[in-house]
This record gives sequence, C-alpha cells and structure tokens, in this order.
Amino acid sequence: MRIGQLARASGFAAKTIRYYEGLGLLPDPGREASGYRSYDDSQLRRLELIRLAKTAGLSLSEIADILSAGTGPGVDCDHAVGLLTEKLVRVRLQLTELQQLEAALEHTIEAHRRDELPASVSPNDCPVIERAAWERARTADTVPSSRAGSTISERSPRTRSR
Amino acid sequence: MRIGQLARASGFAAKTIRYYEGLGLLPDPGREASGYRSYDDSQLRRLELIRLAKTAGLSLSEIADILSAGTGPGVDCDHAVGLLTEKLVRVRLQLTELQQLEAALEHTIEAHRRDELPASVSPNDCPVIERAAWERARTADTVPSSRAGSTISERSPRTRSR
DNA sequence: CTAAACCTTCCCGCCGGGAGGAAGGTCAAT
DNA sequence: ATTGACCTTCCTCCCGGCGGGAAGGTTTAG
Repeated sequence: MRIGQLARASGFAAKTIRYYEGLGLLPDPGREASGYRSYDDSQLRRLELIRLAKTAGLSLSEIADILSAGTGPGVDCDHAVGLLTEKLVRVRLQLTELQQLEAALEHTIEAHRRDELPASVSPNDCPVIERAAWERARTADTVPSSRAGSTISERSPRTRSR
Repeated sequence: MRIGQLARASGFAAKTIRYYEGLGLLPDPGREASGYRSYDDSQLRRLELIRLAKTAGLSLSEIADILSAGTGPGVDCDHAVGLLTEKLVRVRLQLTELQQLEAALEHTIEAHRRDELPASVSPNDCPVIERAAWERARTADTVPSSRAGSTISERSPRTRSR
C-alpha cells in the first residue's frame, strides 16, 4: 500500500501522513525499491486510533506521548488514562479563566446598558474598556497561578529597570 | 520622548512598541532628525489603554478594531461595547466546547476507574481513547456549528475521492 | 511512446504575540 | 576621541497543524 491509498483509506491527506511520520506518530514505513513509502494495515489502524484521539480532544504532542509511551508493540492504556487525567486538570483551569472572562464581559455590558459608565473624557480613554479590565483583574488574582493559555499579561518587559 | 523612555514608562518592551506600530495599534510617531521615533504623552496614554484592553481579554486584532473604529481622535466606546458583546458570544461557544470536553474526560476516567472498559485487544487499539472519542463525539453534534477554536477535526482531506 | 497519476524532498505560508540577535547609526558624558 | 547607552532595520525563532507548490523521479494504462 502506498501513501495515496493509505490517505484515501484513512481520510488523512498524504501530506499529513508524512507530517505525522516526522512527528513520530507513525513508525518509519518501509520503502519500495523506487523509494516510495510502503504501508500495511497496522498503519491504517494506527491512523484510525490517531483520529479517535484527536476526536477526544488530544493534541498531536499528547497523542505522540501516548503512542510512544508503551515502547512495546501495543499502546499503554494506563498511561493514556494518566494523560487524560492531567488534561482534565488543564481543561478545568482554562474553564475557570474563560468563566471569569465571561463574567467580566457580562458585568461590563450590563453596566453599560444601565448607563452606569461615565462618558469618555479624553481620546485614548474608554470607560467601557476600563471597566472590563477592572472586572477581569478583580477575579484574575483568585486563580491559582494557572499559566494555562492565559490571555492576561503580567507587566514586565525585559528592559531592566534603573 | 524616544522609544526607550516610552518603553520604561509604559511597561512594554521597545520591540513590542514597534510591533504594535506595525499592527496599526499606534499611529506613526514623528521622527527626530536622526531618524529616532519621537513620542508624546498621548502615545503613552494609548499604550495604557492597550494594556487595559489586553487585561480585559481582548486580542491585538480586536484592540486594533476598537482603536481604528472611531477614525476621529477619540475611541468609539459604543463600538467597543459591540465588540465585547460579540466576544461574549464567542467566549460562550468556547465554554460550551470546553465543558463538553471536560465531561467527556470525566466520564472516560470514571468508566476506567470502575473497570467498565475492556482490555485492549490488539496493538493500535485503546479502549480508553475509544471511549473518550465516543463521549466527545456524542456531544459534539449538539453544538450549534461553532467553528470557534474547535479541537475537533472533520474528516475530509483535500484528496479528491474517486 | 506518451501522458497522467503518483511519488519524492524541499521550502514557504498562515494564525498570535512577541523574543532574540546581527549589523550599523547617534547621542551624551568624560 | 572614545566609550557605552541608545536607536535603526532586518531576519530568525517558538508554540500547533497542517496546506501549497516547485522540481524532479516512477509507475501504469492506452
């Protein structure tokens, strides 16, 4: 089986298959005399597992972790459970951040709807943004040092202060 | 005021200030005879507004939208409210997706904890992943065509089928 | 034999938000 | 006049997940 057939059978583009091979998601396939990659059904099954893992919300590096963990022929399912558990923690952190952002946006929009916000007093001044920033900063410090995809920036350029 | 002073005053790195200028977040500053960028306090205030907007969870392109919307000297605050409203919609979609992912992970881990999952029958087969994919796919179709940072992939390579 | 379909490697592009550094020009103080 | 701090432009890198296309070799059908 050449890469084109595998592509049609798996639903992944041939380029993607080569890319996955480069990432270590797929083992080195043999080559025909011509240099063409030569696949068998086990690669197809592996690609199907990769699709499942993607559907499950895993990134390619997480999938690589699962696939290369066993080192034996099979996939280490217990390792996969561990990874899912860690991922759950990360997902919950992201959820917390997003929920805080949601609340900040809601409160700000609501405050504006009720005309509670002052008019802008100068250019480069916007009470709406100020309020949203305040709402967000207010809850941001209650999050336990997440570092997970934070949209918030902590003030400190690499310019040394003097 | 040169870029270094503005950097220290604003807390943004000089590189970042040039980058923002390139993105259109900052107007073209004048130049000294030497070619150095020359800033005044309004740029500092603008950078402070940008920091607030970032704190509020806005991306640079969203901030650019707000800053360039007015076209007059001041920022159009009503436009900012509209943007925040749209962003709230997107945030809620993301929240839905993340909550579904969370539930899928929880259910899968719980099923594993209760030994409800069969053993893997062959290499490239992992009931844990299968279950997680199933849990996720089960809820994924109830989401109203989000398209917002989805981690899920819909099967269709650009290989034309034949 | 030839054309089409297929394969190979390679490099470039995108989204976001910058960081790091090279090569060179300028300014201030000593 | 020299140092060192500052500034300029330009290019490269990182994270994830590929897609496009060039330039060339191979296989297969008619």
